[in-house]
Amino acid sequence: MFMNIQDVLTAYVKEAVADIYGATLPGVEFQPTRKDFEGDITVVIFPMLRHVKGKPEEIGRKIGEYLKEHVDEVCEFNVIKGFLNLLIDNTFYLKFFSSIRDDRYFGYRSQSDTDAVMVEFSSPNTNKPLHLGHIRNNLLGYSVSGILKAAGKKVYKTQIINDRGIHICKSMLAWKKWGHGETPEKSGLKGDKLVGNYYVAFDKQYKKEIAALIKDGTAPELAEKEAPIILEAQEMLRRWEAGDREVRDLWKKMNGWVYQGFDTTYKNLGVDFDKLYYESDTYLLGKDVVEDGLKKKVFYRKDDGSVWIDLTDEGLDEKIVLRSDGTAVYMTQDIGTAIQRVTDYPDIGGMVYTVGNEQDYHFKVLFLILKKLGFAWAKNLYHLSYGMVDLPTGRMKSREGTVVDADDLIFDMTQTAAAISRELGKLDDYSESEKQELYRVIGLGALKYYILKVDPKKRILFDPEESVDFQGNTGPFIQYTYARIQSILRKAGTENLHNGTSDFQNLTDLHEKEKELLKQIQLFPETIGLAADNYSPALIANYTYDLVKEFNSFYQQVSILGESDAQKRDFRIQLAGKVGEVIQSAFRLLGIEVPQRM
RNA sequence: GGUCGCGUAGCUCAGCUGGAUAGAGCAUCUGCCUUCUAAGCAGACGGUCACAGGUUCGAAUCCUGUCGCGAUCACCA
Repeated sequence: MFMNIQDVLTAYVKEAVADIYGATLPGVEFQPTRKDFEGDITVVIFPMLRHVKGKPEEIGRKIGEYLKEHVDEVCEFNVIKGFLNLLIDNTFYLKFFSSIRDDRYFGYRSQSDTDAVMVEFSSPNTNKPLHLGHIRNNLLGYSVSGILKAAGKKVYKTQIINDRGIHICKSMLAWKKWGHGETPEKSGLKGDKLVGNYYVAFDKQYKKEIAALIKDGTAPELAEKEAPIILEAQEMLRRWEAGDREVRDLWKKMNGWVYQGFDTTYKNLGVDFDKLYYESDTYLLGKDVVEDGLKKKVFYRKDDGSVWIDLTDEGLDEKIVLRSDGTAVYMTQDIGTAIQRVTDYPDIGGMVYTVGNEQDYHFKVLFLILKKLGFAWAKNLYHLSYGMVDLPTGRMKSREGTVVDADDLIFDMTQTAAAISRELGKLDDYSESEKQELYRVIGLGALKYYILKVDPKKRILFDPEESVDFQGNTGPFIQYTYARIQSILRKAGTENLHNGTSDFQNLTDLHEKEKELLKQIQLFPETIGLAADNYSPALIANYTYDLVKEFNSFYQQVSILGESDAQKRDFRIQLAGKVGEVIQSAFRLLGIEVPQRM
């Protein structure tokens, strides 16, 4: 198995310090050598000053001399201020390359954890279609699932569908009133769109009624509560809860339409789930846990019968967990659902909730409660909180019709990809269906990369113009590099490659660009680890971009297929192939496909 | 008002556990297609890392305060 250069050097640096100064170091700090200086890896001397007395320059020089003498991999060194720059022998990088050459899953850790983690994302309401905000949610959750898997975890992808409540009753009521039996089949509309239309229709009527009431002298707050149509919707919700046959049938029918629509969107987006939870099954959960918590004195009951938890010691407020009439609130459900999941999947040791940052407070409280209730897995809960997606015109508001619909967006991106590709005209021999498939891969790649490359917790400014840019730090640019690599591999043919005998040990004169590439490849495993620790696909995205830039620079400056030395040529082809594999691996973690040509 | 998050080039963003002269892309400008795909490469221009203190050999990064933007503070979900 390949050993990281840092691990190798750490031991030797410690040894050197012990030998020269008789001191023990707790650790050694490394960083890649800056491009302006000679060297490959740098040992930072400053932190040692606590354990070793002397001038940093002198300590650096002494350690450098020791390393040069005792360590094969270190062939030269220089010291600038407190930085010991080490030049690593080419054979080390070549050895590294032969060790990973045949490993198609280089960088991925095999499943080592016995604890599984459940990742929740998407979790839409069933009253309207998915929009841009859901897209960010889905991409983040799906990608983080992949990253955790690559980091060695067992992962269950899940979502809880908010299929009941006043919102769906609004759509149902509007459909009943004005639908005339419209169905997706009759109208040709996607099911979620159709239901969404009735939600909008409801809201329109609702607003009209509020306005009329206010005009007649009703106070605005009261008008919102007393508009006839909202009362009717609430009555419908009561009937739903009572199990009324007619309401339940309509509910099933309309939710069915929505699910069909969602399935299409999920499929287009390339996400999937291992397990679905429905709020209609779980909304009553959690009440017995509250009773249990009362006994444990985690909760307390007020005079009116409502149940609360006091979190003022933790700097939070008091929070209600059960209404005075004994019904569950949002928090109650979430407590119950979490426990239900661990019951369903006993190997779960933690959970990740992909939910927007407007619910930061809610999850802080939820996790605290679960901890106080004494669940072992409660310490491994993570709220994957992400910022809103804003448009240049401001915030998306469904009421004002400024939402960007998920299906429309995917369609637009595909169209743009098609337009740009046609203009470049490199695919004349492709069939129409092959072209369509390619446009889809590119358009979706652009969209996904644009969203995933930014730090989850930051808000995104979604500029439709910029998101379709295919130059610079974008998905299509990286896909393009991948496609060029595939072209090289095709032209090289496969017969002479991968004979497995060559370890390239006598290629001592590594080109600077080859070395830089190998260094960048080397970083892939730790990048995955970092991304998993931080739940951040952005780290993977930006790593991949750096790798691609490094490759392009290499590609432009050295000849690959035109190289006359057969072994060198073979090496470069295989190096390019490896870069392609790493790009593919990295993009798989982002849920982005990669094209053979473009 | 309390709490949480964010503030880096004209714009969009990187910057890992504090390390050397803060990096990319877009935009503007200059070169490079008769060789492996120019959706590319090489370069120029562009910065008081919001502001003020503090911690230390060393701060965009850690701490405190101020300002700006956003979210959140329901017997809603």
